[in-house]
Parts: sequence; C-alpha cells; structure tokens
Amino acid sequence: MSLEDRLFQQRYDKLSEIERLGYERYPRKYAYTHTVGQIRESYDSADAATLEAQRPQVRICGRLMTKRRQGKAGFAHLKQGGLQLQIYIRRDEVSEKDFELYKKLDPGDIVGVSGRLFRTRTDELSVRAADVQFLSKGILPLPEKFHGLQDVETRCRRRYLDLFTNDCVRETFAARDRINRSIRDSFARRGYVEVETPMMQPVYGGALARPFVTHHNALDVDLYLRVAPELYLKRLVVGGLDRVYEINRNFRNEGLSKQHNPEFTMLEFYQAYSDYRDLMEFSKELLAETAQAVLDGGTTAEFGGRKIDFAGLNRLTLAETVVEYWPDAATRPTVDALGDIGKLRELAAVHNAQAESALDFSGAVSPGKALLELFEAACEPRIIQPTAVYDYPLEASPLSKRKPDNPDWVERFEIFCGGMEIANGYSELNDPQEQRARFEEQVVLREGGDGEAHGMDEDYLRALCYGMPPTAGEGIGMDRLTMILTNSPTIRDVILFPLLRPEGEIGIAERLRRAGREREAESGE
RNA sequence: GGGGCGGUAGCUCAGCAGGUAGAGCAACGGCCUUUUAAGCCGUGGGUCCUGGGUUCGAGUCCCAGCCGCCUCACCA
Repeated sequence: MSLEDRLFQQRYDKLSEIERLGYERYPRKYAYTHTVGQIRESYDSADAATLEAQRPQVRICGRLMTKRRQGKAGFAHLKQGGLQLQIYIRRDEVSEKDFELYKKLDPGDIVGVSGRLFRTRTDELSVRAADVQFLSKGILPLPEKFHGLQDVETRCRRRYLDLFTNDCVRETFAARDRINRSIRDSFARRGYVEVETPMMQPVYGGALARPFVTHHNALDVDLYLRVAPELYLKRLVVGGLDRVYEINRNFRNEGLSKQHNPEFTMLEFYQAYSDYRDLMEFSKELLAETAQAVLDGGTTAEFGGRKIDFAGLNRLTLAETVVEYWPDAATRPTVDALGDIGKLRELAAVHNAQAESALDFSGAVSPGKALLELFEAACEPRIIQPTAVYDYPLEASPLSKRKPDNPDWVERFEIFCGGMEIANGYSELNDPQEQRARFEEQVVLREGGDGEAHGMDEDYLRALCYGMPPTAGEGIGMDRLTMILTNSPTIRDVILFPLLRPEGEIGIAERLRRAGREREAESGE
C-alpha cells in the first residue's frame, strides 16, 4: 500500500476510533454561541485581567488547523470564517473521553469547543476547553502548514483547500463580493433596474467573438451560449426600461490567458436619452465609487507594483492616445499624421522592428482600422491610469452610432487601466435601416469564414423598428476590474473555479471503497 | 500555435559531477500541563510524469509524448 493510501486509511480508521469513544461519525449540528469573528471583534482588546473577571463562556466551532500536544495538555488553532482562535485543553479540566478525542484529532478535522475565554502566558486570546465535540473528519491531509498550498493548478482545482489554507484567497473573494454589492448600490441609486436575459440564444451577437454551441432536445434547436447580453438589453430599452443593467456570465470560445477565461462576468448597462459622453462621465463616478468600496474609502489601488487612481478618468481620442502613448520619442507622430495610411505604415514598421510583432497594413486597410491595430499593439499595454479612449473606426463596431461629422468613425470608447481593457461603451445604433446594413456586412464577413462576425438578427431589427430611444450602453469586465482592485495578477485569482483541462482519473472513490471495506470487515467480526 | 521553464514523499522543496533517493512539515510510537513554524527521542513512507534510447549502471544525459507555469501570437 502506498503512503498516500496508508495515510488515507489511517485517517479513515480514526473515524471509527472516535466513534468508539462515543462520538457520532457525522453529527447533525453544533449550537455555537459565537463565531470566531465575533469573539475576535469583542475580545481582541480585552486584557487578561478583564477576561479573568468576566470569564466569558463561549461555544465555538471550526476547522482544526494546527495542534500542539504537550503531554496532559495541548493547544490547537480553530479556523472559522478565515479567522483563527486558539484553544487550550487540559486533561484535568475535560472528560477523559474529550481528551482522548483531542489526542486523536488531526489538522483538518472540524470540531466544536465550549469553554471560557482567557489569555495565555504569551497573551494570546484562547478558549479554555470544558467540552469538545467531534463534528467532521478530514480524511485527506492538509498542505504544509508554513508554505501553504503553492501549486497553481491544485489551488484552482481544489479551491476549497486554497480558501481555507491561503487567507488572501478568501480576502480576494470577499472583495469581489463588496465590488458587486457596491456596483448594485450605485445603479440602484441612479434608478437602474437589474435584469437577467438569456444565456442561451438562437442568434449570438453583441460582441465579435466565437460562441459555444449547445442543443435543446425538446425544441431540437442549436443554441449559442451568449457572448454578450447586449441585444437583449437593448430590446428592454425599446420596452421602456430606460435604465437597465445586468451582471452575469458571458461565454467566449477563445483561448485562456492571464486576462481571459472562457466564461467571465460582464456588467452591461444601458441608459436611454444619453450618449457615449454621458457614459464616460458616469463610468468615472462608478469606478470611483467601486474603488472606494474596496479600498477603505480611498480611490488608489495598487496593481502590479503601480498605483492606479480611480478618482479621475482621462479622456483621449484614439489618435490622441497613440500620440500620447507612442513608445518611441523619436518617431512620435502627430494627431493629423495618423489619418494618413502611409504614415501609419511607417509607424507599424517602427513598432514591428522594436517589438518583434508583425503588423501588416500593406493591403487595403482603412486608416481607422490600421490606427486601431497600431494602438492595440503598441499603446494599450502602456495605459496604466484609468483612461477612456474614444472615437473608433466604423469597421470594428457594428452596433455603434456614427459620428455626425465623420461617418467613418463611431461614437465609441473603451476604458483601459493597468494595461488592460476593462470597459467598452458607445452610443447605440438605433436606426433599423442602418443596423440592417451593418448586419449584412457582418454576414458577408461570416460567410467569408469569420466565426466572430454577427449573424443577421431579424428579431432584434424588428425591435428597433418599434423605435429605440437614443441610448448609450457600456460593458465592464468585472473580473478584470476585480483584478485591479484586489491586486491580482491573473484572472484565475478572481474566478473561484477557472476553466482547466479536466483532470484524469482521481481514484478517490476506489480509496473510499477500500477504506470502507476494512471497516465492514471489522464490524463483522 | 511558437519559445522558455518545470513535473522527485500527502505538502513545500533539495539532489542534475550518471553509482541503490533526501530535508522540513504532515503521519505513526514514546516523553512533555501555557504552546504557537512548540520541543526532544524513535519509526514508516517514493511508478523520481509516461514511453523509448545511450550506458555495466539513468531522478540525473538524449528523443518522443502528456501535464502545468511563464511568455509571444491569436483574441473586442
């Protein structure tokens, strides 16, 4: 038998030993009087003399994280809700049964302890046990107590283990919860309605991305997991929900990276009778409010060693951004020059030489598209402070309204921060005739093999034909925003169960089967 | 998909000069009634990712594959 099997068997057998002491194997409940958090909050500042005078009685429960036996006494730390409290147990102060239980407990086991609070010689707040209850068994051993669980893959696959061993994980997800709540607050204060729209859609759209496909049996139709909720939310605007938002998952059948998970959480919102400039202003407020909710009232986050201040939002046109963030002073262009494809080709050559990239504008590329590509390659990763980059070329924006004075460009912005895109918003195209034409351009692209292009969405066109008010809409990537606000270098750090290749054979069922057989054999004797 | 790095005990990691595999934690036995990465004495524990190859001999060198991490590319 391998070591791992023996550890497993050993720990499993302890359940029976504990049962023989007179405890239930998996009891129903434990009536605790305090959470560890409540005790820490109430008594962390109480000194030893105060505790001796008050002798507060508590019943607490949690997972045993460490154990230090000392002959006829011992210590242990119980962890609950991410916080620890020490317990102290003496043979002469508990029943023989309880002390035997203490001796058999392993780190990872879950117990309840009642007793009084006191401070040890080293002034640590602790519970002096009067009674110990066994509540659940950790059959598998805990990771090493000092270094914790390090392996990235194991941390994601067994997130539960990551959560109760690495405190920062719990803190990150607590922050994520605070971000969500703050955002819902911000929207509620502004009269927005939260809705849920279909995840399974017969026609996918709202973003240029490859979808996942699934099938509904009863209707015998293929459905797409949504790449964005946009077209449904705008139907709701047609329906008179002038301020509407959704926080939910999008699914894009693309690669994995530090900034990409195939399913990710998008905040998307629409505001009727407004344009993209209004949303830039609102975004500034929303980001500031959200930052304050996680950063103890401040607006400055630290991300990857840099300070990012959400108090303000820089605003630059796409062309201005390229000038501002062009990485090479000697070849820095002017805004006017960026309208010229010849100049853009020169800049691409400069960038290709410096960054080993392969931008190629030799074909029939519009200056706008070329500028956008140049921006993404050379400038986007350099934008650290929250910056709204606005006015985008028409080609890449099939749902955005054109600029009145320049029909090759649309009223669109994206917000960049910490080198990532975190938001995308625009004045919504609400002219059904033009939308039809844009969809048809997309259909041509799709038939040419572009799996990311939109299909023709006639149901959406029909909605527009009833009349959509002038509207602006925006999406914010919640995972990326959370990364920045929690100083998490990868998206995996802010998604509890990021997509991983399925694990092969685990073999735990077989181990349990074997462990259980021994027990049956025993009880059969 | 390209490149780089890695996969050794349940966990964190050494070992890479080719010569039967180590430490700490965890576990097991013993001692210990204020410890806290408790301590002390003792014990057990490995498909060194897989498969080939070179060699008298491979965790170590070579090749292929699998898996992971980083990075570039793709990616709205």
